Amino acid sequence: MRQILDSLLRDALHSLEDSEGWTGLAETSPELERSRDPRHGDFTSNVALRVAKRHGQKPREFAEALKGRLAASELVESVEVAGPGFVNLRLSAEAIHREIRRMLAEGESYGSSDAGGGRRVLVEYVSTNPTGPLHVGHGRNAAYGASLANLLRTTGHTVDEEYYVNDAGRQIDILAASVWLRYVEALGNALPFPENAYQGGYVRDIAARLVELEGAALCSDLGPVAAVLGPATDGGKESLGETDAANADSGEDTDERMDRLIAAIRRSAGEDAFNTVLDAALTDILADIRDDLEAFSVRFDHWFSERSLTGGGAVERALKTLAADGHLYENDGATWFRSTALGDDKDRVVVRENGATTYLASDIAYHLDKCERGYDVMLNVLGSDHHGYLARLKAAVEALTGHGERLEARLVQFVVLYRGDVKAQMSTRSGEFVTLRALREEVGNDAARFIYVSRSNDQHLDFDLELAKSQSIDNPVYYVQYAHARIASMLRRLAEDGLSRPDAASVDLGALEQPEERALMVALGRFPELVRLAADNRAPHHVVHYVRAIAAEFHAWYNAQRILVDDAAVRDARVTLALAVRCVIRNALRLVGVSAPESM
RNA sequence: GCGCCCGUAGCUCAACCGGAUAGAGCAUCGGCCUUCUAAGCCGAGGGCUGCAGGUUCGAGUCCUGCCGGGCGCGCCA
Repeated sequence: MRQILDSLLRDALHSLEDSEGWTGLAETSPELERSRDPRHGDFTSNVALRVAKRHGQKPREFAEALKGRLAASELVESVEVAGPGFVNLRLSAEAIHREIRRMLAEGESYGSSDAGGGRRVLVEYVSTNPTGPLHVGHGRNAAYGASLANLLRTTGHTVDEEYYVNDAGRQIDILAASVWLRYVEALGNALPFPENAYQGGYVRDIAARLVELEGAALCSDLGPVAAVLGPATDGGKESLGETDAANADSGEDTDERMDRLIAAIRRSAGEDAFNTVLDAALTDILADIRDDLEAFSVRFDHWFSERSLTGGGAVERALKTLAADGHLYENDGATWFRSTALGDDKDRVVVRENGATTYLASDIAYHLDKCERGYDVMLNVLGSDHHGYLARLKAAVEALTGHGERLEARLVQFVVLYRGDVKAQMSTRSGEFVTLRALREEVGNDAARFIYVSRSNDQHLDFDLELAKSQSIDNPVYYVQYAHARIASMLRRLAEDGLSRPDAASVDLGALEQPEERALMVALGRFPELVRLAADNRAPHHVVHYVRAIAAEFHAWYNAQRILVDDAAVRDARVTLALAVRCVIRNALRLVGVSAPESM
């Protein structure tokens, strides 16, 4: 429908161009928008305001001339020039009814399009370090990324969803060390547990499983480890040994000591034992993450391992590629990526003085791999705290392929949990954070996903647990789901009464004469445009706001008009409208991963 | 200090490429259930869109400068 109106307008502009000798009209995009105010018709165009002056015309005069050139169409009931020079179109009943019939004919696919032309998009999201369970912040990233992938797929993109597993590097070593210490502890050897090790209870769980599987096999001479940790503290705050408070507060010092701890464990337990611990930890945590996401209706096509890059020579190859084009140089014993030449504010180390490659080096290799897989768009969904990292990554993609623009990042702002008015504190370090799993169990998957994407991704999100949990008017999810359930219930009643559903293809919708019915039908017909808008803007929250508005219009209508009336013509028309509402609500909720229940 | 994001009703947020009188929910107040689910509906009040300039037919939206908040600025990941 939108396209037909667009071309009507464009034809009229062409016609004006020919008859008046005004050039450049066809190049102006037609600027057809949905009217906000029903008094301004259903669609409105501001072309006259934009171009009239250029041709020495007053906007209203131009608008009148344009109106005169608009070809008659069975889709348009009236054309009006209004205000400073807007051209307002009002849809005909035929146009509206046709769209309703289309909804019912297309069903699940109503709203989808081939706008993306099959372009290949890789959406990388969540990608948290597998050093612990997902928390509520990751949940937002997951909900946003999954909804975005749905939107892109629905608008004709070929989408892959990918989780980059940072299963290499220092954080993972710290995790392994943490588990090993808990393992040793479980075997009855109390050693001090450093503050900058992973404190969460899941570390003990993994250690306990290791004890079951391996017995004491992973534990040998504790001497060197104990030497690094210092004497066990009795009760109270556990801390790094041999240090006073001032030393413990110095980041470099504790970091260095952690490195010595890891080295000591590797030596005393042996490389094999250390790797067994590390693998067990990764396996457990990844299984938990995968299970958690699965239950949240978030499924990835690929789980891409960082270790597969570092172990397979991909990092060396990527660096060689950069070096070949002169993007690398040596300084202070390290190898640097000249990212400043490509927009970054400082150059970045890719190979450290000690010969180890950096996280960035892995990420460069990872993105080279993405590029080689031939994606048109690499869409990375990141926590807002990673924004400082983007410039160097963009520089890397540009250096590798000359197509830095293919990397597109979307930042998801933080989530602040509230319980009523009380802020629920989360801290990864202390292990006291709220997990996604706990959140899901408390408020349910539907409420969680709905609320997560109800705000623009670059807006901080206040997530009120009480609100999400409440089975009441307060909860926006139920409001929408309730509309769907009411329709389902009405349909059951229809069947119980032995009445058949109207045939969508032939039903006469002329009985829908109320202004609210017309408004509801027009709003439903906007769904395909809404889906495109949300996909183009990477803004799934539009879907949430839209479907809420549809639910509101439906509830109002439902309260004002009885659907199952005796008059068969009226009843058929109303049932058809209800079916159309059901179709759009279902499709919209599916996009954001929320169920559409038959009853509540 | 530099960089990115954000300041809209008492609270939480919308506002499609810059459009016409800035909209919802919550909270407050007043109404509606012998009829399809009251997890619903109808109505009322509530605004200098942080401040000051600029751009133009038109600015919550774009530009500049302030003020306020969040985050980031490792040979960490």
